Order: sequence, then C-alpha cells, then structure tokens
Amino acid sequence: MVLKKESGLKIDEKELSRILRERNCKVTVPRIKILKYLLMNRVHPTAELIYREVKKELPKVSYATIYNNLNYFIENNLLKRIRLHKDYDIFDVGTHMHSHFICKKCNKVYDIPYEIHQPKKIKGHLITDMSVNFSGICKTCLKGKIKF
Amino acid sequence: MVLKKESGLKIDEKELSRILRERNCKVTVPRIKILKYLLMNRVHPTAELIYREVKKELPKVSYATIYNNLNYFIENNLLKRIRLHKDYDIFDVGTHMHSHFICKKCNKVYDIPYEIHQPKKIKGHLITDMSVNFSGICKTCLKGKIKF
DNA sequence: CTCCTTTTTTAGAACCATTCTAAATTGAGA
DNA sequence: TCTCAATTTAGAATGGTTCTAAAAAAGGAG
Ligand SMILES: [Mn+2]
Ligand SMILES: [Mn+2]
Ligand SMILES: [Zn+2]
Ligand SMILES: [Zn+2]
Repeated sequence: MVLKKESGLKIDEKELSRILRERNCKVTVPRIKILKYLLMNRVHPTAELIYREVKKELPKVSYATIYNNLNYFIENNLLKRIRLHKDYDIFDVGTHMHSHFICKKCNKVYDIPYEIHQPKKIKGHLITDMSVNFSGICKTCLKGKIKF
Repeated sequence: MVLKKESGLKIDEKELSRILRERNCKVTVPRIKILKYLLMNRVHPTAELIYREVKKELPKVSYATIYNNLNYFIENNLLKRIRLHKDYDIFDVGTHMHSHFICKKCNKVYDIPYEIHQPKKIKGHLITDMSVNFSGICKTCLKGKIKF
C-alpha cells in the first residue's frame, strides 16, 4: 500500500489500521489519530503542532505518546525526521523521495522534486539513505512581499 | 587567506588573529583558543568536546562563551553546524565543500568528497547553500570488527 | 599612554524540546 | 473471556543551549 501523496484527503481510520497492520505495527487509538493527522496535513509539522492538533480529537493525549509514536513511525519507515532548523525538528510522512529547501529569511521549508541518483556504496560504506538540502531565499521573500 | 585543510597542524596564534581581523572579527583570547582547537582537530566535535578541550588551555572558559563563539563563527562563515544526530549537533570548520556520511550503527561521521553541482535557482528560490548527506553502515562496521 | 564605549566573557539560572518514570489502560492472541 | 506484553498517561527529569547581569577586555580617539 502506497501512502497518499496529497494533503487534505479524507483518510478512513479503517484504512489507517490496515496500513499499520500491513507493517506489523500494533494498532492503537492515539497511533491512528497521529498518523491520520500526518497523512492529511502535509505541512512538515513540529512535534508541538502535532500535539496540539491531535489533542483536539483526543484531549487526554500526552507529549510522551506523541514522541513515542513519532519515533515508532520513524523506526518503521513511515516517517522522516528533518533537522533543518537550529532549535527544533520537523517531520515528513510518506515514502516519496524528495529534497528540501529552507528559506533563511522566513524559515519556511519547501519540497523540491528529487533528481539525484543514490549510490549503493561510497568509499566502502554501504549507503541506505541520502538527503539533499538547499537553503537560500525563497520565491516569496525575494518578491519582498513579506516584511521581516 | 584559505583555512588549512589538514588536521594536527601547528597554527600560530598570530596567524589566527590575522584570520579573524581579515574578516572584521574582534580578536579575543577565548575566540582564538576555540578557533585554534577547531582548526587543529578536525573531528566534527560536539560543543561539549570543544568546551572540555578549550578548558584545558583556558580553565575559566564558560559554556556561554563556547556557544557564543560557535554561533559567531557560523555567522561569519568560518564554521558550519551539522545536524545529523538525533540528540546533538556537531561542527565543521573550513570552507571546502564536501558531504557527510553518518553510520547508523556507530554514529561516526565521515567526510565524503563533494561532487554535485549546486544550482543557482530552483522553482524561483535563490539557492545559496546545498548539503548532501548519506547514511548507512560504515566500512568498519561492515567488517564486523567492532562489536555493539 | 589614558579614557571611553562597545563587545565579550563569566557563573549560574533559566529555558524548552524531548525523554523517563511508574502506574493504569489497552490490544491482540489464546 | 483471560492474560500478558505493549502502550498510554501525568508529571518529573534530563540535557543541550540560551539568557542574565555584572565584570573584564578590546579597540579607537585623543
Ligand atoms: Mn517534505
Ligand atoms: Mn566534514
Ligand atoms: Zn522566505
Ligand atoms: Zn559504523
């Protein structure tokens, strides 16, 4: 089962259970709500945003559960941690390969189509992952339409 | 003045002062000691290692001074912050373009010669920096000579 | 050199993202 | 339904980094 790429789609909780079971992941209510939020809102969220949003549906959810599940999703290759900002991490769900651009002015992160071939080995090291990150000034900031 | 690439070279403190003055950086004793450590020990150190090592020469140095100067060097393009580990950052001095490989087993970071062309613009965003990061299992861990 | 102003340093407190603790709950299989 | 391991929870703790406020140092002017 391939994870949907688009944001804002309705995703049935039954379908989410199936995605988890396919990967031998135990299905729990908080786990489903967190994954649902990630899949339906592809905004490179912080843990804090995920916490706030999931709490709307699940008022008793704790930060420990959010972090436990984010780490759990990462171990199970459903999620990637992105460390582009100085002070916090953001998360990116889904399997499609792409790279990121971070704007030094507004700090927004943009997806960039990924085009570079990943080598199998370099200097004797086995390569299993590769990421390409760009930074600079984003289109919007270049236009000068946003003041800082 | 191009920063020396090799590790372990003796670097005169007079030369360090000159490097700083060339970039209009105020010259101070802790600043020189920190830069000296970075230039003579190219091991992708943590802030904590830098603190411990500089403290040997400058017993009264504080963490605030270490962090202030690391951030100062980054602003002045003498240093890069590398965010590959989950729990801490490491630092990399010098201007030579290269990428990094991090081993998922032993967490060691290796320099990789950098080969990819950096585009000037992508999708309307102005690109000023690019980084390529690889991860996987390093040569040493593959040989199985180190136990975990 | 001395004087003056600004920047830097220092010790320690504070901050804050993330993890840990220990008890309660839940899920999935028997 | 029973059982047990996995998960969740509230709140405390951790640890890397930054902040605070006072002292020291750098560097320019005279
Ligand atoms: Mn992305
Ligand atoms: Mn390096
Ligand atoms: Zn921007
Ligand atoms: Zn290794």
